[in-house]
Amino acid sequence: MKFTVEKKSQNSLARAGKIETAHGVIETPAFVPVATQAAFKGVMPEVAKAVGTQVIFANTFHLHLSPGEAVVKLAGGIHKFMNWSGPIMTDSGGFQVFSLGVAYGQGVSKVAMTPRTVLKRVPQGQSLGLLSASLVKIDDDGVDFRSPRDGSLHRLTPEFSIAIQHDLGADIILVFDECTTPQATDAYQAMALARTHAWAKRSLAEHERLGGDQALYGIVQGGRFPDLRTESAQFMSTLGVDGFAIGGSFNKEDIGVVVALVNKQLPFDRPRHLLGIGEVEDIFAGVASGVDTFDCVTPTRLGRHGTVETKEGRLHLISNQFATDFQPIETDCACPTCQHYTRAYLSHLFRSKEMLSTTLASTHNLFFFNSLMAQIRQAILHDALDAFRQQFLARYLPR
RNA sequence: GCGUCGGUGGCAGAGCGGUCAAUUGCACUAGACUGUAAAUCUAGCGCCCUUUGGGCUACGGAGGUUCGAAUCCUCCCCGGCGCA
Repeated sequence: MKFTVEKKSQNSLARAGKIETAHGVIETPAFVPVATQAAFKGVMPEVAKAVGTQVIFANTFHLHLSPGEAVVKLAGGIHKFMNWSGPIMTDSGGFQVFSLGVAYGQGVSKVAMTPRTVLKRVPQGQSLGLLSASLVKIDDDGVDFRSPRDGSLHRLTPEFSIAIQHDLGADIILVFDECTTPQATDAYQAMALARTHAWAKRSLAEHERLGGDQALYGIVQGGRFPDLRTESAQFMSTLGVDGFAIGGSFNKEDIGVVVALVNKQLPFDRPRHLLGIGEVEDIFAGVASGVDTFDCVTPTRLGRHGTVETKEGRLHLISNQFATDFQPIETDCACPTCQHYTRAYLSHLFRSKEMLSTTLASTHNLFFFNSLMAQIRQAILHDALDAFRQQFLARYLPR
C-alpha cells in the first residue's frame, strides 16, 4: 500500500490524497461502505461500484463465524469470494467487543446520544454499566464471544484476529482492539486503552510473523478523553503500522475536536480512517479534522429501514406523505434509483415489504455518500472546503 | 321453513358476570438507526379532560335480569353449515 497526499487544506487539517493498493486506487477522502459478511445488504457489488464505491469494509468476527476464513481462503480470498475486485478493508472484531458486550440489548450507540434520547431508552432504575445480557467476556489476553447466531463460544485474541484477516485476504486490515462505550469512566477507558495498546503490539508482531503485503492499521482509542486520545495517538505513531484508524466512543458534539486532536499527532504521511462514523455532519467534521476514509453502515441500514438521504436532509419514505409523490427521491440525483423510480413507488415497496425497497433505497444512499465524498475531495483540491461545507450543511441540516 | 353455530375496535381473532376501552397478530401513525446482534427496534393506535387520574360512548339491534353484562335471558336483524 502506498499513500500520497495530493493537497493539504490551508485552514484545516483536511487533505485530498490517494491510497494505492494491490486491488486499485482509493481517492480520498473516501466513504467505505460496510459489507459485514462479505455482502452489501441488498445491493450487488457491481451496482455498489457503479454508484461510486471505491473500497469496502468487511468483518473478521462475522466471517469467522460464517463461512469461516478457511472457506474464504479456499475460494481464493475475499475479493474473489464476493466478486469485489476493488480494495477491501477488514475490521478486526474489536467493534463486536462493544456491540455484543456492553451495548448488547441496550440500544446504546458508541456516539453518546442527546440526554433526552438516553432517558427514553434506559429502563428506569437500571444503571448503564451493570446491565446484563452481554455476550462478551474480556480479559487481558483476548475476548470470549458468544455467537449471536447460535450461542456458541468463540475466542478472539490479537494473534487470532490477525491470522483470520490474513486468510480473508483484505488489502487493509486492523489491529484487534476494544471499542468502549461512551458511558465508561475514564478509569475504565484508561485500563481498556492500555490493553488495546498491548493488543496492537501483539497484532503487529503476528502480522509481521505471517508476512504478506497487506497493510495493517493501528487503532487509536481513548474515548471522550483528550489526554487518553493523545497518549494513544502517540503510542500508535511509534508502533510502525501502515496507517491509522480512530475508533471508540465519542460525544456527538465534539467528534471533530477529538479527531483533530488525534490527527495532529499522527504522522502526516500515513492514511487515517475514522471507524464507523458516517452521518453527514460528522463526515464534514472528520474531513476537516484530517480523516481520509470513513466506513459506516448508514447508507445501507438507513436505506433498508426506509430512510433516504437527500441534499435537503433525510426522508422517511414509508411516511404517508409520499404515497402519491411521483417525483424521484431527488430530482437532480444521477443515481439509478432516481433515474427510474418515484418516492411513491418506493413508499409502496416499503409498505409491501418488498426486498426491492432495500435495494433501491440503499443504492441511492450509497450514491449519495460516495458523491458527497467526491465533492468534498474536489472542494479540498480547490481550497474551498469551508465554503462547500457551509453551503451543504445549510441546506441539509434544517431537517 | 326447521335445526345448529356464530355476529367484538380497520382486518383476523381472544375474552364468556366484576380486576375490560377490552389479550394477541396484522394494518395504520410517529420516532430511532454512526467499525451491522438490525429486511430491525421503540412508542401510539374509541372520544374528551391538565395527570400516576377522571369522564363519556362502545363488543349486530331493542328490551330485560343483576349492585354490576362484551359475557346471562327474550325478541328482532344478519351470516356459515346441515336438513327440508
